[in-house]
Amino acid sequence: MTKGKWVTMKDVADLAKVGTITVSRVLRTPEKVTEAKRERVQKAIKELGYVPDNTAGALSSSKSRVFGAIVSTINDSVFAQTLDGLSSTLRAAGYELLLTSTNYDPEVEEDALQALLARRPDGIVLTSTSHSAEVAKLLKSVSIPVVEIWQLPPEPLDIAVGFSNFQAASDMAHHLISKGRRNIAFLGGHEPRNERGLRRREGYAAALNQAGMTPVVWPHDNQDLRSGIELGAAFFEECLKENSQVDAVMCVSDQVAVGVLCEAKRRGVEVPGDIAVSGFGGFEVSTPSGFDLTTIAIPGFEIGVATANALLDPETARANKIIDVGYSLVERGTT
Amino acid sequence: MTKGKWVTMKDVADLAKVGTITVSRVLRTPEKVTEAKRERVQKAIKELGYVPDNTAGALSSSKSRVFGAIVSTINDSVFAQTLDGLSSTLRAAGYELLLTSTNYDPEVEEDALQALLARRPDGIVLTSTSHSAEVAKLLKSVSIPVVEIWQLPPEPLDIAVGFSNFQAASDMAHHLISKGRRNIAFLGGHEPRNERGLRRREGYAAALNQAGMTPVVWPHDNQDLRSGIELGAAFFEECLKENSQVDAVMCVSDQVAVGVLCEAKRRGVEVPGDIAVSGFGGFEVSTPSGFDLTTIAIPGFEIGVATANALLDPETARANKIIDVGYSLVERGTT
DNA sequence: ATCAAGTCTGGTATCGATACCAAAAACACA
DNA sequence: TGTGTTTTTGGTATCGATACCAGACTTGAT
Repeated sequence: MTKGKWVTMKDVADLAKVGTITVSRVLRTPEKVTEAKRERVQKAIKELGYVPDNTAGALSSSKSRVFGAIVSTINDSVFAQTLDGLSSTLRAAGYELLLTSTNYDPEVEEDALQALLARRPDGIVLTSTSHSAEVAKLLKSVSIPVVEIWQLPPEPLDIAVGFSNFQAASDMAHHLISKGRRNIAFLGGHEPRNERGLRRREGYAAALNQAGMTPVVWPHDNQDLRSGIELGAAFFEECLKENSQVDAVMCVSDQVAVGVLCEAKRRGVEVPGDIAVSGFGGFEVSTPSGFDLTTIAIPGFEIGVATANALLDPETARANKIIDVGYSLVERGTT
Repeated sequence: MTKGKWVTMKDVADLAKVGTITVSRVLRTPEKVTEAKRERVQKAIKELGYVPDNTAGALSSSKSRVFGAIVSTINDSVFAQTLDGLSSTLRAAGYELLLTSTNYDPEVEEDALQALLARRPDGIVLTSTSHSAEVAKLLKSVSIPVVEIWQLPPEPLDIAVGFSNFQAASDMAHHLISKGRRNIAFLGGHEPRNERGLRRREGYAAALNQAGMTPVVWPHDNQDLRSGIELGAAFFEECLKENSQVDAVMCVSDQVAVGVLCEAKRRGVEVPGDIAVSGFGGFEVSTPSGFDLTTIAIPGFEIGVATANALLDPETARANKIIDVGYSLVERGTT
């Protein structure tokens, strides 16, 4: 194996004294080749250090064995578990994952999709469910499975794997009400491009309205750039000033809840005595060894696995169209 | 554009009444085509919704315009920023990123590398620097840039982008000593496959030895599976029992430090009064709005950008071989 | 020994782009 | 107008695999 030159299937075939197609079969469908030849070929592969060229294979078989994923962000633990489940399941099946992040920018989404389609993937995963006209047109013109994840759109483009952010938030609101809280605020979910946050906020508002309470959401301003821990810390400074009677705060994420809890400690505010706090996500930080935070636990890894299975067997997945992996409300020390 | 059938370059060429090569040139080197034809071609591309097939292009030009990355884990904020910087810089230059995680398993690393090489990437990024013989052989036989990141190996395979984990940990130890701490323990860095943690532990031990102090590292057991917040919480229960005089704890990561701080609050231990705590990473949780944690801040995003630039222009990068992005010790409230 | 049915094997065309080279067109200048 | 140079263009071969089909080889039953 000389540096800079790839060994080809022909080289292997020549060394093993077989046709190239036999080498191909040893790799893809070994059971169709006699044991003697198979071993000869495998020996030659090892000897030459042959690594097949899947690009070429993709071209002739029109199966790339690659899936594409477009996620809103990787700089966040939200999707990390899902990507883990997705990529490990796919790799076990001999597939690869091409990953792109959009940072919640719809224009980037279109570019990224174009670039992805240029690789002729066997399927696509998206974390957003509202698409520009151009994106929707591209996706519809394509005959590969498209899986939208982490949400359950009313009308999936093809297949959806996720859970109801609306319902989960509504459940949490009811939990807080059942704990005797009467002035429940919602923190976060103000970023207009983050649909999951918006749905959670809506679920909260619906639950409060149903119970005859008045929703208090903060920040009001869609342009407010703060998020995560910083937002949680700002809660006391700004939101609580406007709404001094608030006795519970539902956070759009565990991150935000951590910000609230840190600031509460700093100010000597008792949790859950003075104020109850809930998160969303079920990440490590919410565990009893961490903040002991009441939260909605999302099976992120399972979403990834289920998505991989949907991509690998789209026919079965299309029978349901919507795969609901559910969530669970974990009651801990902060409520 | 009919569902299920891809438009080819030939289709575009026919519609625009030019040769296929002209279409190719409009896409890759538009300045070499007359304006009139260029516009005709671009109109045809739009009309047909043509998406070029990069797989085919890769085959004939032997340039895949894809880079491969093998990371230890994505289920961790450690690499998320780096991946963000990497993938956004690469995408801006028209390249894609093929991502695989190994979960610190060396066998997976070999498989993943094989799978990656099968896509004939234009370069490879690795987060580990100790490789199995098989992996090293494969990497050496390949004539594409190989970038090892987040560490500075003494003998990089090709190019390295990172910082000295050893030096950073040593600096932190000296900081704690300068604050008057005399019994400094190190928490974490016991996982044998996580080299970054090992180097930090070594840097700590070297600094303490130099100052004539006795290093105390915990857990002792390489097989201890706990990590992150859970490990921080266990510190009080187990490590402090054995070493009751400890007055500072250096944590291998911000995550672990959070575990320590949570448990300290729970037990009424004063920080930094009774015990000083430091982290490593500089993630959001360490900010003043969060835990106000003294930590080593790593420019994760910049590592990604520098890595992308090294991949795109390996010749320049090879002039240095080692690109040190540095780190900074951020002193905050916990020490 | 012979034949039918099934199993293996390999030659050749093909996937969709780009490289290379030669032809055509455009241009410059005497 | 003619000649030499540069720019633009397209035809054909090629990249490295797989699909398809036809031929060779087994196998088992008669």
